[in-house]
This record gives sequence, C-alpha cells and structure tokens, in this order.
Amino acid sequence: MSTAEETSGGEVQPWGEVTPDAARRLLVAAVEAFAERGYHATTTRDIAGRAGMSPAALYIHYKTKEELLHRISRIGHEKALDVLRTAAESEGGPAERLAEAVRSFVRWHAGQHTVARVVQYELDALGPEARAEIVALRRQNDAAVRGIIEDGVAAGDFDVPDVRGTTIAVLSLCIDVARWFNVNGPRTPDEVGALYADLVLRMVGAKSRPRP
Amino acid sequence: MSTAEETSGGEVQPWGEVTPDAARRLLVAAVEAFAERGYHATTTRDIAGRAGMSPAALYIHYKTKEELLHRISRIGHEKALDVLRTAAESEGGPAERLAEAVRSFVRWHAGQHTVARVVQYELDALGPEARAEIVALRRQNDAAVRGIIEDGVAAGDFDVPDVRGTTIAVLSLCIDVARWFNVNGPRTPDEVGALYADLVLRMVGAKSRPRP
DNA sequence: TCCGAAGCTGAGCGCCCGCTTAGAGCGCCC
DNA sequence: GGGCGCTCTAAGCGGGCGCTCAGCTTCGGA
Repeated sequence: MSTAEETSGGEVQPWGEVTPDAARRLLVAAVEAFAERGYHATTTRDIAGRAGMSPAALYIHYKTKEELLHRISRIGHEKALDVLRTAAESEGGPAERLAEAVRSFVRWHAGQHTVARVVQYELDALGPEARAEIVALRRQNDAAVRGIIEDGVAAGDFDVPDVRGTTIAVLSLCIDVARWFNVNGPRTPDEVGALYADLVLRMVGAKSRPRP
Repeated sequence: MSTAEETSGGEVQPWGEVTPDAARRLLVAAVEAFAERGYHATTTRDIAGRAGMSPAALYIHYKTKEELLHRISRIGHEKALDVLRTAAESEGGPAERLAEAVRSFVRWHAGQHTVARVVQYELDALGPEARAEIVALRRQNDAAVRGIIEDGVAAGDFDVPDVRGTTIAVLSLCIDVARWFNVNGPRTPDEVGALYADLVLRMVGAKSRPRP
C-alpha cells in the first residue's frame, strides 16, 4: 500500500519507499530511461550506467528488467490513485470535487510526466499477472471519477446523458497530458490543471462553475 | 481483419497506394505487429512471417525496419489529416464544422486504431529527419482545429478563454481514443464519434448544440 | 581478531537481433 | 531459345542483448 515517504528529517522524497539506496537509484534511472526511449529500447546496461553502477548490480536488487517496470508501474499507479481519491473524497459539492480531482490528477500527470509515461504506455510489456494487477488499479481510477459524476447527476448539478462514456473521456483527457506535456513548453502543471478542470466542468454541464 | 474496401469505379483499399503487392502485405503485417507489441519489441522475422515470406524478403522492398515505420507514419498521418481537413472545410457554421471534424477524426482513430496507435505512439523510434517530417504533419492537425475554434469565437458562437489550450485538449481527447478503444467493447466508432462531438461542443461553450 | 553476510564488479555465456549474400525460380522481350 | 532483371529464399554474420557467476571489498558482531 502507499505509505508516507518521509525521511527522519521530515522531507518528502519521490521514491522514499524504495530501499536500499542503490535499489532506489536504479529505479529512478530506469524511470528516466523508460520514459525517454521506451521499455524495449532501454538496455539493462543503460539503466545501470545512469545509476553509476555495473550492469550486474541491477540483478542484486531486481530479478529481471521486467520486475523493475512492474515496481515502477505499481508505485506510480498507487500514487496517482491516491491523488485522485484524496480529491474525490474531499469536502464540497460534486462540481468542486470534480474540479479538484481533475486539477490534481492533471497536475500529477504533467509534473511527473516521466513516471506517468512509463506507467501509462508500457503496460503491454508486463506479463499477464502483473498486467492484471495494474489493470485492477486503473479500474479504481475509473470508479473514483464515475462516482463523482454520478453524485453530480443525482444532485441535479450535472447534465450528463452518458455517464460511462463521459467518465472515459475525462480520464482519457487527463492521462494523455503525460504524452504531450513538455517541461519547456509555455504552461506549468498548475496552469494545465486549472484549464482542464474548467473544460471538464463544461463537459459535464455543471450548473454553476467557479469564476474563471 | 478489414482489408477490402469495395471499389465502385477506381476507389482504392486502405493501403492501395503501396505497391507492389508484396510491399503492401509486408506493410500491413508491420502495422499489425507494431500495434500489438510496439516497434522495438517487433522483429523483422515476425513481420515477414505474418506476410508469409522469409525474413530476407523484407529488405527487397524496404531498406530498414525503420523505413517501414516511416512509411506507415507518413501515410497514416496524411489520411488522418485528410479526414480532418475535409470536415474542417465543409459547409456550415463553426459548431457544425467542429462537430463534424471531431466526429470523423474520432471515427478514424477508433476504426483504424491499429494504424493510429503506431502513428501516435511510435514517433520516438524514428530518426531526427523522419520525426521532423511527421511533427510538421501534426502541426497541420493543430492548425485545422484551431482554425475552426477561432472562427467560432470570432462569430460569437463559442466561449473559449484559452484557444491554444482548448485546441490541444480537443486534439488530445480525440487522439487518445486510439489508446483505449477496444473492438470488443460496447461502443462502435460511430457512437464514440457522436459522444465526443457533443462533449467538444460543450468544451467550447457552443451557444446552440445540435440535438443530443 | 576473525567470520560470514551483503553489495558490487569484470568477464563472459548463449541467444536472437537486424541485416547481407549467393544463388534459384520465373516471366518478358529480342 | 536465351539472356536479363525482378523477386524471393536458405544460410549465416557480427554484434548487442538479458542475465550469470566467481571473486573482491566492506562492515557489524562475537
């Protein structure tokens, strides 16, 4: 399960739950390499090199290259799901909750777009059981978003003829941010999040949107 | 597999412009394989095998495996751009043109999702100059959609605070259909196209939408 | 002081990759 | 009929891949 990632000093560090230190460095190197070139185009020599180690060192901490991808996918999905759920379960009406969910989910996919790319686009490189585990996590994303939209419809705040289809569209819109987002582009993750939250409220026909 | 688009007076099948026949069969096999496993995970032996030929036969028609990907990407993008432009330049107001553009673009990405996947997600496997060529084609997609939205804003039909951002979002939404669309799922390409056209009209705040 | 476990490296194994080459089959034009 | 060019195959080359293993270093505990 996803737990707090704090050192004794209290600082939050991205892959804090991965120990020992060498294993974490290898995993961070793998995320970089997979995001840049793709899983199949990345060699174990490249990963080890980025982590400042010999190729053989990788196999002390991970059984195979695929296990690295699996760990990255699981942790990444859990983080994204955590971000989404926190927003979905927050205080406020459906419109506020949906806006906050989209805002934070998009912010994560933009800010952590290297991880997000690996997590979203390398699923097929996993074996059947690892893939099944990840797919289950994805369905929880879907359920979280659908839940908010259903609440909004029930409350009469939203006008949505096709709840399942709209849910897919909203999630798809957010996830695809990981594909096109560019750190050197004109927008910050916060700005994209705000823009997308507004667009999604329009998609669900929210009766009263927060001021732009 | 859908191969034969019937000809009434000379209209061609999906990859009709690729000759000779053996080159076309190899290309179709490559599209299947790339879409299924990804470019880097696909071997030239696999492609040739699917086309019913020996591995060496591939190199009579294509200089390298990368050239195959390049040809697929170029033709695929040109087809998609053609679909989009035809709709963008059709008769009617901005709302009708935008709806038709989204409807047909989405229909293409759903119906031809194998090609679309290769075209959209394997761009990084291309060399610098081939990639530059494809990126140029993408910018034309962007310009086509932005043009319609600008028309709608100028005519007072749309309410769009951020035209560039909304353009990216609309295209992103359509393109990502290629990732999640499933032939065995509950929706046909036509249905997804209709749903998405409605959602996009909401996103741009179209004053009067066609009947749902 | 010594010992065993843990972490890591240099060397390298066996496999399969993209791609090449020599040559066979076959239709076409003179 | 015969040479030619196009298409295709069987065989295989060089190389880089994922991964392994023997052995070195480091270090905490008895």
